[in-house]
Amino acid sequence: MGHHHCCSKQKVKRGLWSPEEDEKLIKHITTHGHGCWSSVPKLAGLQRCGKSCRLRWINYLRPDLKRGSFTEQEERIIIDVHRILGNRWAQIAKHLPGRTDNEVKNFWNSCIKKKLIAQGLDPNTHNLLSSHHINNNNNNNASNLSHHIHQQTTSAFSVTSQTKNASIDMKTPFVTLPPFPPSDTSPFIPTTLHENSINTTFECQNLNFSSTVRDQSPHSLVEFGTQSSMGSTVPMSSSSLNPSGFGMARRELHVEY
DNA sequence: AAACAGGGCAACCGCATACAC
DNA sequence: GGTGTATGCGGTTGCCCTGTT
Repeated sequence: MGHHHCCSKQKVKRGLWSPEEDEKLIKHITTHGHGCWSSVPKLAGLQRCGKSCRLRWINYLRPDLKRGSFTEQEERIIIDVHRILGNRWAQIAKHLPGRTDNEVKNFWNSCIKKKLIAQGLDPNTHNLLSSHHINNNNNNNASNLSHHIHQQTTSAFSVTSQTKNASIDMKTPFVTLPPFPPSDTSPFIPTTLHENSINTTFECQNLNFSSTVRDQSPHSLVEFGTQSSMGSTVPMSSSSLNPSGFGMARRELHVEY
């Protein structure tokens, strides 16, 4: 296996971090800031590569991290944002102050995924699994839940093949969402829908979305955006669509305040 | 008590993108 | 515009802990 550019010239330690290493990194960053990550190991007196230091700081040592198990509300936010963005963990984590992309990803893979499957939902698409899958993965509650699931999967953001393309403006940032309603009431059930050839607007119970339609064949282009409470536009992401409706191609996130 | 299996999580790897020159 | 380096991100791996046999 190859090594990073930043650690190719030096012998670097790998594996778990010791408390001493943590202390060195914390001390260095709190006094000097991280600056250029590739120079951090040397300056901090660590035999790690810069990438490893960065990861350790972001995922574990940062003082603003909220540790401990995820709350139900956080779980709902993850599920709802994942339904829109797919496996874009960094984007999802931005809606959960104090949580990291790695944490969200691990939580998804270890817990949420299983819960969704047990509810008869495909964790990738958030659509109903085939009865075959449901039978295999769940014993009792799949049928009980099917009505609820149908409601949940009636997402305002599913873009069908007929929809040429859409850019979605979120008029309310997720971080300022009011508490989610009880789980039997999906926040994403569209209450109104206006559509013409140029714009499609979805207004949800908690979120307002508008989409702009542009032809980007062969794949539709979906741009997500949100508007901060200050009123400035915050484009969130854009991505070409795959058949599941999630963005596959990575695009840069531009944030303007 | 020991062996084994499974799950959770920290860390690593490789790729994409940004940025500087 | 081309090249090299740094950073960010998502997928994956592997270790450690806990529960089960």
